[in-house]
Amino acid sequence: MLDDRKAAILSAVVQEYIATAQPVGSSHIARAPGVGVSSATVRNEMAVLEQEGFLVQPHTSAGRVPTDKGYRFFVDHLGRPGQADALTTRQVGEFFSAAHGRLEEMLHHTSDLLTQLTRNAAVVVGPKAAEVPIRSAQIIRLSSTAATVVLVFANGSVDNEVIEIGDEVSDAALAAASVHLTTHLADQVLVGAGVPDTGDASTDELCRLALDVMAGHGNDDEPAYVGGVSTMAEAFDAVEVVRQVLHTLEQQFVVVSLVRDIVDRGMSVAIGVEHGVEPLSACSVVVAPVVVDGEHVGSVGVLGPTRMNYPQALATVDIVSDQLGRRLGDS
Amino acid sequence: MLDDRKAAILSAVVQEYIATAQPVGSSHIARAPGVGVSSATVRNEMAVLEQEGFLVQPHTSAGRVPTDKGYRFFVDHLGRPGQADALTTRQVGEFFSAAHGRLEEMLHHTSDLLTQLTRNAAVVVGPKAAEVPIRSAQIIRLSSTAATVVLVFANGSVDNEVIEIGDEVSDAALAAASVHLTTHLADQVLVGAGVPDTGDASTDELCRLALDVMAGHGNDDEPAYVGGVSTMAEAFDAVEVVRQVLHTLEQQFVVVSLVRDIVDRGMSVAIGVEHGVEPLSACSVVVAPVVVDGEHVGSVGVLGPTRMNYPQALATVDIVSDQLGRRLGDS
DNA sequence: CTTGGCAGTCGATGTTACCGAGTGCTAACG
DNA sequence: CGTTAGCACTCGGTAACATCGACTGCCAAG
Repeated sequence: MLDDRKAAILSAVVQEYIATAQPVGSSHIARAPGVGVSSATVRNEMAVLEQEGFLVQPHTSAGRVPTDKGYRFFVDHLGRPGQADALTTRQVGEFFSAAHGRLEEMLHHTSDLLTQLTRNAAVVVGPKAAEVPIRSAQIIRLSSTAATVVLVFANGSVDNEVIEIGDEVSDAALAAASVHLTTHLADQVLVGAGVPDTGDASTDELCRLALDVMAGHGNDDEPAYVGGVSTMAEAFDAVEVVRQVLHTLEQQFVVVSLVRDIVDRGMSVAIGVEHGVEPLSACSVVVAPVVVDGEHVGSVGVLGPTRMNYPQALATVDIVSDQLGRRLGDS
Repeated sequence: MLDDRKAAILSAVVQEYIATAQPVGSSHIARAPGVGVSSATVRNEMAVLEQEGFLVQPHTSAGRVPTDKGYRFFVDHLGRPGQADALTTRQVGEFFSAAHGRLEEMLHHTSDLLTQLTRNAAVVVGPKAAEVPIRSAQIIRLSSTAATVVLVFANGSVDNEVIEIGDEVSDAALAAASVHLTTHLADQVLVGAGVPDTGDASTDELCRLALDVMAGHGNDDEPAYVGGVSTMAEAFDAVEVVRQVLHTLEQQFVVVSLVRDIVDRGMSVAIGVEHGVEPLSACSVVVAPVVVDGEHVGSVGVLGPTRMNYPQALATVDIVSDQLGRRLGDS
């Protein structure tokens, strides 16, 4: 699609622009290693690259800036993902060997780690509760007319939901329902789960209610952590863009479905408008699935300006998702 | 401290500045109702108010802007909290009569409500788990060497923590420990709680471990929700300030201890530097405790630029905390 | 095909002039 | 004696204008 020289020039433009955030001119590129030609030649090539949509000039007599298409070519053909550098590898290793405690906390801290390593916003999406095997189900009385259903999942996460109960429901019925639910749900996943009738109306009613409410609520609910937004905001200078991006990122579900969508499409990078969320069109997203035993149990990603350091982001996201998968696997 | 006319002028300056965000000049004030004097007189008075530290001029030949001290006088003596307007009252009422489900979700939505009503960032701090009576304690096996301790509290919140167990621990011991813990912890609070020995070494060991880990982790952990940060950010125009504020607000614990500190000091408004968090010195915080049966179980607050609408914020925070308290009380 | 050279473009930066909102001061006024 | 009209003065903000420099596109020579 592009001959070697054009590719080298595009690569140099992308890297220079990522580093400086300034439109880059032909003479800078001519000086770059790997491009052994004069600035005039570079100018000619850049004119072609512009015509083909890889570069744009913000205005006549300014340097060139990569377009989304330019970044796309760069990540597909030029910026080999490579290994994360030694420091990153070490930091990630240390982090996960020290990680402990609740799943939610670990995911939360993972997002902080990603932010710190990439200076971008980070997203960590955990396993959908509804798809993890259940270890225990209890119905606990809160007051005469309210109780809470508590599900414990095999990965250590816990979900609960409050239900209303008639005030004639006895403690014995609650206990019976808890036992019955735990017995029949153990090692099942929530989706499509059901329990047989016991014959006792009160108990069966409780079980039905508990299942209904958990199914309804846990349905598209996956634990997600978005962090480092302010860190990333520093990369933008247009105030209006910052506001738009911030506002969008505050709506967690937008980010979560954005990440899921990209992972589902089998992509690892979505650049600018590619992800289809209009207010984030100045942003790119780099994601990686978290895999345990061949199962896709979550995703990690970073979100930053389109002029982000893709090779580094890809490498970092990869190593973090890999290590997170291992960590989740051996617990 | 200030005669009536000075107070009226200060009040007018504060209100005008809150409305326009522009330095306000003597002629605007002279035109304001309640100040029946000429601009020259207003100028003389404003010069005095400036000397006494209630106003400043950004530069010679500009209008005046209130200082923190000016705002303080305003909220203490001039801006009577008043009632929330009818629309707000209605919205809050509707919100809480529709509210249902888990405590965490309700608190989260409450922070969204506050943001929407005040156009500022909102903070909602829930009850410290460690101080709510326990309804149930269970130890559930996750794998051969890991289990999770799940505490259910009377207000419907749930907390859990993962523990390591020796792989010789039997299911029976887990069940025994669960029963023992629930029996002895029911209606107790976590702080300083203990359970008697059973005589069975394995069970006692589990109970001790569970109590230790929950006490250690739940200690200064209170559920908090910070929302509407991007909405508030629109009130600032200095980019640098926005970044600083955003970065600070991302560290939840800073906000939580800030709010707690203000509530503990018995204050309801902290203006600018009063709250002592230097990066937020361009911000004021308006808080109200949430009280159930005379017990202080949480706090709500809004955080915005020092030139925020204090009367409205106070009224809104008051009505929301009141309604939230009622809602928490009757469940 | 490449390259040095050159005219031309246009944003960024700096200068100057001007306008107007706002002040402090003073003198007149009731 | 407090209040007010009037006035000279200040100074930030805006517009008009010149300058600078980093680029480009193009052309002619290598």
